[in-house]
Amino acid sequence: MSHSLPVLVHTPAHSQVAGPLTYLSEQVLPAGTLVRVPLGQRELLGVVWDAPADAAPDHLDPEKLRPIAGRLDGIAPLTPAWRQLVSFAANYYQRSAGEVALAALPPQLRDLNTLQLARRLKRHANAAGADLPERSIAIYSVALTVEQTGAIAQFNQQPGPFLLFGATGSGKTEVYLHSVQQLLASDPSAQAIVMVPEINLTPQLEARFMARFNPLYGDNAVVSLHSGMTPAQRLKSWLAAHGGGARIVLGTRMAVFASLPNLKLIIVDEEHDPSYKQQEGARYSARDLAVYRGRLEGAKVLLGSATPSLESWHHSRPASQGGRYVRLEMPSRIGANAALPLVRRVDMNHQPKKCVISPPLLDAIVQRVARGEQSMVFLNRRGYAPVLHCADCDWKSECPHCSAYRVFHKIDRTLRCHHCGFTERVPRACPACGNPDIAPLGRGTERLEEHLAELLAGVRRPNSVSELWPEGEPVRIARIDADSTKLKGELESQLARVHSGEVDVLVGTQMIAKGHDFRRITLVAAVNPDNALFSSDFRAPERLFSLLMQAAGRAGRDADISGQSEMWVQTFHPKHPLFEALKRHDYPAFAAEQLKEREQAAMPPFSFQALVRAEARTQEVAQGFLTAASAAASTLPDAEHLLVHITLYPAVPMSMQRVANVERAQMLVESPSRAALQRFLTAWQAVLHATRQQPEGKGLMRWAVDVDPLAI
DNA sequence: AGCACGCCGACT
DNA sequence: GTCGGCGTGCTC
Repeated sequence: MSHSLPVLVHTPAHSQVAGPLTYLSEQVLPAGTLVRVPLGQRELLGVVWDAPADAAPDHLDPEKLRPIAGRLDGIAPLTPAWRQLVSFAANYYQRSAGEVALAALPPQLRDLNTLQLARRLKRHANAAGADLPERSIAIYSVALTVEQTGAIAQFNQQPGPFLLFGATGSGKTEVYLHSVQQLLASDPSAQAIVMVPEINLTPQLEARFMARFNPLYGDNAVVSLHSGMTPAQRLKSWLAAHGGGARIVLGTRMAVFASLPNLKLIIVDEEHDPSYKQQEGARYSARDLAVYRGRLEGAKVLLGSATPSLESWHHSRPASQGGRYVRLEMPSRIGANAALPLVRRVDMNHQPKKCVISPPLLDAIVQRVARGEQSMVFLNRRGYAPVLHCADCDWKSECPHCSAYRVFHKIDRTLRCHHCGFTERVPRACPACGNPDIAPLGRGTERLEEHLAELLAGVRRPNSVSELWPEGEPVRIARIDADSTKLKGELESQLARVHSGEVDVLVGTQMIAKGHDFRRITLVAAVNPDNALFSSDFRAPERLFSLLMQAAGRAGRDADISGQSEMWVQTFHPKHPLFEALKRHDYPAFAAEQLKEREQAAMPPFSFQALVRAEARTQEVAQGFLTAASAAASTLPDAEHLLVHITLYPAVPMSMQRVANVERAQMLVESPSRAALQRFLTAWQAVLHATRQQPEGKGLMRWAVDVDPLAI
């Protein structure tokens, strides 16, 4: 007799088949087993799921049930904890469990047929266990600072979760290494996850972890997991983690879903970074899931940052005030002469009109060049100019498909839309009135690079021995942004040029402010950071502060020159509290002020939000759908109770209203209670599905819920 | 999401 | 006469 099995397959929440599907099997397979199942014309990877607790009498015709096609032998079933994590994430972020579960598995498991997979597993089994080194018990004894020792002592005494609040250069990474090392030494099967926000940052962390742990635990002790790897590499890492052979999984946000049978520690580096929030599909926060998973599996969780998210900072207030995280503080930079850089504000109200690099800043850069030191200038806008403009008829380089301007890229003489990719040659004359005199408005990194080259044209580098330049070489300027690093390996090669001293002035977007250690940079300048001060996005100041602090941290990491390092900020609002706090490197003061504002305005972390987004050919349809779904919420059974702590705001166009000829609208849902918001969203999901079938849903292209959105 | 089926315009 | 556009509908 055949048994019926609940199986998750990759069916999106939008479809009607959201829950587990039922299949027949000759044997009873335990939950977590990987299987292949027929669905329509296809054969898909599936995960045997837990039978629903209420044992719902399924109203399915037993005749229509199909048998599973086979099971994936040689892969142990996924653990109850992993399944619980997937279920929680699916519920919390309003997606189907199948979508979350299958997205969390390596893509090759889906693609390979059973035979190919069997071969792969065999090869893997042969390779594993071959090269375990002599277990040298000798624990690396890196000299820790007093602050590091204190942080680790607290970490060892308490269950956590922990927020490691450590200045840039205070040695957070050594605390991570040490905590992992203790764990692996104390428990021969324990495993850890270490997450970083961006793929770019994995190689240097990987190098440090491998240097530390490969000699102790073999070459397979540390594996990586991120989307920059080939499918085969990802499968290999995943299998090593799932089998328990890999002790440390190092990766980006996807690593939070890695299957580790004996997970004991999760580290989230730069926990404030917005990259931890997935921006498509199931929009999960890997940082928040890490905290949940830690509690679920009894693993310690360590979040680290020099500028924590206000959410985490708030959670780490004293327990007496309701804090749930333990705050570990490491305020000092390590090194003989390791003062934090001096922050200098340039009041642009008192500088020549329209100047981009103010005279004092230029002077400071020239001085650095003269001393053979490096400077870094950043501007959060790539391209040559954000818009091209005709002074005669006021034509602007709008994108025909989006509500945005096309950016002028001088390098290849194109107008490019950064939202839909639409690219055209720059017109010779104004397309509207024929005026040949069309001019760039504003400034991006390309133009800044050009401008700096002009300003520094007369400056010569000293000590040149080149015969070509008897009076000294010209200043060498490099630019690093998404355009200059599009090709694989370009970022690495450009960074290498900076490190080896082949560059005097580095121009770039925030890409250069993140994480890369530049030993010889003694000046960092933000050319025009004011936009974020008055942004409609309430998180913009938080992001700006963190970006500037991180950028300042790039300066003077080399102990013997850090004495002179400076962070320059050009602003029309030098007295703004954000810059006052920056000057003092005073994140706590900045956070306190921001939290006060957030509390008064009842914004996160004092309230909880979700956003419903809708896309359609017209704004009316997109908004109409949201409005109808909002109105229909009151028809829910128990609506009175469900809606009691819920605010449903009106549907509005998104700030980027139109992208690639698709109109976008959104609606904010807010509640002072996370539980109330969850209850409402769960009940309301059916209404959203149903609204799509109503006349108001006609013409709607898609909709999605974003729980805990980062940008509104 | 795929992948079918199904009904209307420009090509070998 | 077909090839193929993407509009609706179904998958245990």
